[in-house]
Formats: sequence, structure tokens, C-alpha cells
Amino acid sequence: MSTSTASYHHGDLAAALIRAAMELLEEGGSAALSIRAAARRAGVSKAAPYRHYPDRQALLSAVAAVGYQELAEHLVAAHPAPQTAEDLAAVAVAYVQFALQRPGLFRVMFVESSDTDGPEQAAAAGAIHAYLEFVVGHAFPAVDPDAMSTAMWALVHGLALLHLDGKLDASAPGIVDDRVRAAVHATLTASGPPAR
Amino acid sequence: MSTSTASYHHGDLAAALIRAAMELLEEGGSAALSIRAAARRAGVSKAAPYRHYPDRQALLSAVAAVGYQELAEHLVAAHPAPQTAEDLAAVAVAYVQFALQRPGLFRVMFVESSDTDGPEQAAAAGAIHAYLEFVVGHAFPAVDPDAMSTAMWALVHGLALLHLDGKLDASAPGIVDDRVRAAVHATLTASGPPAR
DNA sequence: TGTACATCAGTGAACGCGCGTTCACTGATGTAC
DNA sequence: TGTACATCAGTGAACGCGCGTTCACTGATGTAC
Repeated sequence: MSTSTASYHHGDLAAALIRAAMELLEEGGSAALSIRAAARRAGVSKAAPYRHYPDRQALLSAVAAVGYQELAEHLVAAHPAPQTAEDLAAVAVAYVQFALQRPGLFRVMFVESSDTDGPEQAAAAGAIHAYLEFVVGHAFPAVDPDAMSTAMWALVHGLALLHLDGKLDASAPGIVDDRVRAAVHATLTASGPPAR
Repeated sequence: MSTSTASYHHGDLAAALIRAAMELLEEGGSAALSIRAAARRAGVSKAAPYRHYPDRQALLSAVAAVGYQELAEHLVAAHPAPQTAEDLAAVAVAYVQFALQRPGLFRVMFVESSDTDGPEQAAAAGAIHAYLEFVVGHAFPAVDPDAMSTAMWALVHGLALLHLDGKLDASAPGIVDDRVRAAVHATLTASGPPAR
């Protein structure tokens, strides 16, 4: 818990606070992430964080920024250059698994922001969208690539949150993966509406 | 604000508290919904709500139950018996609009529950899924109806939350509707993955 | 190489806040006879 | 029809909580000369 040198000056409090905040998020959800709790966990006084973050929202934003970074890495790791529907499904599974494994972080990234999401947040969201557009466009040349990639993002995002919020059964790990894959395939292999 | 008879006994505090809670939700989001605030708004002492709801969570659950009812009515009103892709898109638009018009309520219904969601909540979620399955199954006989309806739900749910959380532009009302319709059509008219 | 001093990153006490919840209570209601 | 009494739905004061944030402060660091 303590750094190598137990000095008066912490050394890298800014980063330590983000780390502490992430841990709090994993343990107690976003409600558990307070400036005071982060300070406590970093072994520092209640007021110390204000040297690095002007207010609570700033800390939240910083955490979210790191989260976006990690999500991006996680997606790329699932499949660097998806070509087929299976590849795409693997990326989708990765997205949902990220949310399920780090629900607090995921919520801070996507659900807590609305009010004061800085340019970082907006850029990160744009990056995700752009990445999906690229990936979907390559793997799946649809009639309307923009609509298709938006749909894909909404699909995985919706699956993530419905599982997270207990609206879809996520009790066993395999179930979720299968459901995500099935949903992606059902979406991609639809054959058009019936005659009217 | 006051009921017809300004008596010591309220008359129907249980319902009045739900109404008050809904208003608070519209105005300040779920964070603004406290037992105390609801009591205040209903013109009653802080302790009075405990005659009707054992704790905060119980009030939240009651509010969510009403919300599910209203969402169901809203969807049916959009189209009683969807047959075509357009009909389905109309229902999808209704779902997203419900979320955008009543964000606080929508969040309580879907995002606040996880811990202690009673059987009501589970039943309501099941009802939504069943309704979608019925609707999607009739309008769109896919290979895997269950996967297709799950995908549809996740799609609209994801669209709702991405707009709600500012990840997709929702500044003008028409934009959202168009985007939802485009996403639904892109999903339903996909023509299968490219050869591999 | 040594010292004076500015700057920086912490401390700890305090402010005021709204919250959930409990408690002994009291006024209103309605029912048994 | 009238009265005694049980029950019910409120009151208001109080508990303890953790929070965000501010403030004057002090110890550590590093730089100019």
C-alpha cells in the first residue's frame, strides 16, 4: 500500500489516485468513488487530492480517460483486424466482457459523464465509433456503413448493460458469450423483411 | 400540490410519493430521488414515507414498476401489431424516445436495480423481452427468433443509452429518430457476411 | 560546495450539507357493543 | 344512535454518517548565486 519511500511528498499522487479510484470502482461501484475514499486508499489526507484534481468530476474524467484507453486495447487484443462475422463477434464478446469484468469503470466511462464530459471523453467516444466503423466497414460492406457501425455499437453496448443490470442472465460466463455471438450473427445474417 | 382535504391523514400517500418521486426524477435524475425529498414534495414529514415503504429501495422499486407499465403502453401505442420493418422501426423509435423524454425514470428502471430487484422487476423485464420476441417473431421470421429479439432489444437499449449519455448526438429530435430507424433497417436488411 | 529562499505538495481542522433511519409521540379514523 | 377503545397514519426531534470543499499551515524540494 505504501510506496517505496515513505516521504512527506508522495511522488506520484495523481496516478496513485487514479489507481485507487479504479480499485474503489471495482469493489463498490461508482457510488463508492469519492475523493475522500480515494485519498484514504492512497494513504493521504482528505485535502491532498485537490492539489491534483480541482474537483470530484475531474478525477472521474481522468479515470474514464484511462478506461477508454484500456477498452481500446482490450478490443484490439480480441482481434487486431476482424474480417469475418466470427471475428466481429469476437470483438463484440470482448466489449461485453470488458463491461462485465469492470462494471464500475464501464459505468463511469459511459453513464456518469453527461454533464461535464470534457473534450477527452468526447474524443474517446468518437474514437470508439471510428474504430467500429472501420472494423465493420471492412468486415461487412453494408448498404449504409455508418448506420451499420452505429447499430453494431448500440448492439454491444445494449448487451453489455442489459447483462450488467440483470435484465439478461449473466450468471454463467459461457452463457453471455454465446448470447453475444448469437445476437451478432442474427444481426449480420438477417435476410431482409418479409414481403408486405 | 395539496390534496382536496388538508387533513392530518393524507389519504393516499403511497401513490403521492410515487408521483413525487417521478417528478424528482424528471428534474434532477436519480440522484435527486431521496426519501426525504419525496416526503418534502408530498408535503409530509421525513418519517411519513416509512409507513408505506420499508426503505428507499422499496420506493425505487415501486417507481420502476410504474415505469415498466408506462413503457409497455408507450410501445404498444407506437404500433399495436408491427408487421413490417417500418413498423418495427416505429416501435424502436418509441423505446428510445421514452428513454430520452424520461431519462431519470428510465435509469431507475434499468440501471439502479441490480442489487435488490424484486420479482416485479424481473417479471417486467421478462415481459418486455417476451413482447419483443412476439413482435420480432411476427414481423421478422429469422433463423433464430430468440437471438433476433435479444439483438433487437439490445439494439434499442444501446441506442437509448448512448444518446442519453451523450455518446451519440441527440441535440435535435429528428436526428435521433432518423438514426434509430437507419440502425433498425441496417440490422434487418443485412445480407450476410462476405465470403471468407 | 554551501546557503537563502521561493515554490510546491502535503496536513489537519473545520464548514455545512443532505441523507437514511429510528423513536416515542399524537391526532384521526373506524369498529364493537 | 352514542360512546369506548383499538388501530392506523402521521409528527418532529434526534442519531450518526460520509461527503465536497476551504483554509491557514508546514515540511520537503530544488534552484540561484
